[in-house]
Amino acid sequence: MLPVLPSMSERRKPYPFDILEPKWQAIWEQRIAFHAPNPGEPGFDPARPKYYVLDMFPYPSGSGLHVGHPEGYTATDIVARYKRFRGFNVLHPIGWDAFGLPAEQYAIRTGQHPEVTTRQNIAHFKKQLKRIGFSYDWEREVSTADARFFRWTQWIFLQIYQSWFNPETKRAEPIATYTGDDPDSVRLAYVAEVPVNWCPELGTVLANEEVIDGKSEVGGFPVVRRPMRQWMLRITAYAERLIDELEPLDWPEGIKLLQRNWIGKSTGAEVRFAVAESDDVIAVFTTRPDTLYGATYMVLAPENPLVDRLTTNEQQAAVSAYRAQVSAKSDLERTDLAKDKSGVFTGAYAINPANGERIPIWTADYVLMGYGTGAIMAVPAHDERDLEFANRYGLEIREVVASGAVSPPGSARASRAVSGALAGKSSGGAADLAGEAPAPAREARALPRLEDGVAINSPLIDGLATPEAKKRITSLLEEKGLGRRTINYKLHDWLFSRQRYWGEPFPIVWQQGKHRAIHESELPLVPPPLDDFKPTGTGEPPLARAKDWVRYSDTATRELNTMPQWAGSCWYYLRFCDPGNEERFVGAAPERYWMGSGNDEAQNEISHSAQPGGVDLYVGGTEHAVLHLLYARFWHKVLFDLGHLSTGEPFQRLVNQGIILGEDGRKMSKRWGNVIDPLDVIAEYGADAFRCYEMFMGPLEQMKPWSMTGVEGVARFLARVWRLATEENQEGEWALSAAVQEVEPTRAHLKVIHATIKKVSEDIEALSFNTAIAQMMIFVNAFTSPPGSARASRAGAGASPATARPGSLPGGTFPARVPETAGEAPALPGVSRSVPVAALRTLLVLLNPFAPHLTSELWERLGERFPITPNEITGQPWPDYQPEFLVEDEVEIALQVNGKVRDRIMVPIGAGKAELEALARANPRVQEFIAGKTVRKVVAVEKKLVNVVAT
RNA sequence: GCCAGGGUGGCGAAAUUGGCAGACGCGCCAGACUUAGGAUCUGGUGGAGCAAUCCUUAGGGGUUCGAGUCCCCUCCCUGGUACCA
Repeated sequence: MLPVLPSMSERRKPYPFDILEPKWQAIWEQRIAFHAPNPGEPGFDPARPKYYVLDMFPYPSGSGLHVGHPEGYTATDIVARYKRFRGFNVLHPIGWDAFGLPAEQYAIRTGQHPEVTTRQNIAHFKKQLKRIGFSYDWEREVSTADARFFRWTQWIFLQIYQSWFNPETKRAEPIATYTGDDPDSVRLAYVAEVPVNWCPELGTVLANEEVIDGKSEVGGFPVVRRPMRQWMLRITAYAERLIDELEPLDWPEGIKLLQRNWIGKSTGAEVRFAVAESDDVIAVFTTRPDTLYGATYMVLAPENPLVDRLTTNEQQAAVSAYRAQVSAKSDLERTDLAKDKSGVFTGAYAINPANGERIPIWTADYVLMGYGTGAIMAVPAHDERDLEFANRYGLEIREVVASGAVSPPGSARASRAVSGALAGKSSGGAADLAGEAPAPAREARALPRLEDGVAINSPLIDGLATPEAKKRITSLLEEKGLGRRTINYKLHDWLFSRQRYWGEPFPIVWQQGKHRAIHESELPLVPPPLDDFKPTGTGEPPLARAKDWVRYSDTATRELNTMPQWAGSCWYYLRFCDPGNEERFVGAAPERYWMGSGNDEAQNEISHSAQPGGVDLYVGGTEHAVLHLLYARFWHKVLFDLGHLSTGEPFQRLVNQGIILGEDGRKMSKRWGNVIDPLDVIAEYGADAFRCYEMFMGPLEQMKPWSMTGVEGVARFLARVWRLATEENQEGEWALSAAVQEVEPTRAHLKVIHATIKKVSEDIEALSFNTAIAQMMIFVNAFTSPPGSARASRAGAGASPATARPGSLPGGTFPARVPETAGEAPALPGVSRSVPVAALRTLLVLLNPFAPHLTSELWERLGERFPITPNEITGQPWPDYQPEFLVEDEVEIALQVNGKVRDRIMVPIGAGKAELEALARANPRVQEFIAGKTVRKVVAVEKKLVNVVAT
């Protein structure tokens, strides 16, 4: 009879992770092991510094986590566990971004209430996360769709609604401090008519991400822009601070740049053009006021109301037709596809304030209503778009900037031949440049000229270099009241309302056409129950169906819009500090402790004053580089201005994890069938192997493909760790190995131990987890491979220390080392296969943040034979390395001839340059290569190499 | 088009201030132990060459005693963005 063999899958398990991982997860759960108490709560230790490490919380989708999600989570978990060893109070929470479109769309299809699907999805996500063994503080779990949470989202909206941005103080202030007569015009939350994506066929408004190439994602129906009454948040008021206060943050430079570009600050001037034969004035924004003389026509955006006023009777038909044509185009057609510029002459003329010339006013859709004033002065000689347009319609092109040397200051000034409004009584001895100008007009060069140069054909500023010309003309315009220096931003105010069901209802009611806030005591305002989530067809949000709910009083009705998904994620990191608080969105003391720059008790210590505060480490995907982070910073600043928070920025250090691709190198998606579920990987190799592989793949920030054989390799490493401490007995059970003994590590072992402590500590701080794991592999190789084996030698543990080397001569001559060939290295006396307990314990602590289950188990088993208090790995301090174990007596240096390595020799660590040079010159290999040549130079670098240059 | 980040063995990747390219792992080759091996252990493994030796960090140029690393140009990949005056 054959013995009963374990099944294939069981046999393949190199160590019993399937038993010990659930065991430890149960222990952690039962002990609530990773709960961080707040200041004042039992168990809180005020002596410890705080560390807040945060993941971007997930949207609990129906498909669950794939292996890409936990990459960042694993990184933060390692940091969290590491910081706990380092004596920090660690805040490491997780929650759910639970409002959102997919659940609503699912509800529309199935009638299943979003709350039900969301609850199920959360349960699945939670199961996945727990099985990976993350050390989240589950006591702090929050969900944005939970009334206990969104009550405060609504409350924060009210704070925003009830305040305004005081341009004097550059801060948000309660609306009561506003002394003007129309508070609604300055509120940070306001109502405006703005265009939305309206799909007539579906009878609904679509989010931008639901519109693909101008068609609805569902059904492919046309989508048009239609103005609707919307809630807006005045984020533009904070544009300047959002740029300035970005600077000191410890974020990737690329992300900061992305945010700056998104905000898109540009400095220029607003210039007012009078309309000929009319009282109307067209204001334009330009970053190149110095090219004012080159403005040969003007363009109004088709939506600009002035178009109606200015268009002459003769042009009426053409203009109307053009505007109709434009409005039928989607945004995409208008921008992406519109390579050919189009436009129509309005029939009207404006007066160029610089020279009094009449210039035609056109309307064209290459000018956007949403930026600047919705009108431009066109300078075709110095603007690509204007040039293209001018060429198409035969408009005048006049160069006003020339290349060439900048004239000495004051050598050229205003001309006399000026008739424009600006010229009036302006100063100006004229200087005739004709003689000395380098005749730029004759140069055959491509227009437009966009670079800075020298103003020409511009009497008031001729000869001035562009920056000076800008300043000069702007101040002249200012003097005459024809313009002023202005700053413009690409950033728009935030469209904050959605025509959706599954989001936070606004705490707002409407009465006689006016909005007002409901009282705080009426929060949370819970969405009404519905069983039909379909669009109403009229463009009214689904909440309109709940007639009773909508009716607030005899005279007032509720706001029907809901907030966007961003709302909850704008402040969830604050709620984590105090998730159960029923009095406030976050208690003052917990906020001060976790978000502040240090704990109250330690505030006087200098070491803490350097800490800027906020979330100490925030890890998430690049897809949130702009919007989420910008919106959250905005809310944070408002709350800070209103005195609710202790810091001005929420996230001190930000890191983006890269995307994990499928094994086929493509993005993981159902479509390719390459999605990998963490639970499947864990069933096969265990959670520790999963975690370690996620980190071993490569740098955190980088995009990289998944590889199952890679997981296997890491699993083998963990199995080696397991077998370093245990051996299988007769019964097939794993028992603590006899090799584990209370012995002193060898000197070579000490070197590996301390090198590993150093590298792992530094690498965790730098989030270079892949190299930290590599170093721990070296450690394990050094202890598992026989001394003298190649593996041990490479690890540095098998190689003989200097003192054991024969042939070392005192007195300053250092014989070259005989190159070691494989297997030749002598076994060191006293080295046995015994594993020193202390070394093993050190490894277990270093590895614990990466592989918490395995290391906890081994630590516990070690305690059975070698008792230690406390007998819990998490109670241990992080080891410190001792530099003295890292220094060597000898170091190998390379001998180069003309930059090519010709030999390597061992020299005493202190060998100076002269000694090195002498050794190099005396070296037979070197001599061989310099024979017959003249030595020109010898470069000696201590502890590195000698390079003999000979020709 | 513009902005950002990349390009190093068959693969994932290492590499202080410029100082021995390829650590660590995967894969592969050979061997040991085995009835067996997708287990474990040992050795080998960038390319060419019998060898000495030569070549090698996308490609080309430059600075330097010395360049994956610094400078210039070109090509390719990924992400973001799209007439922002």
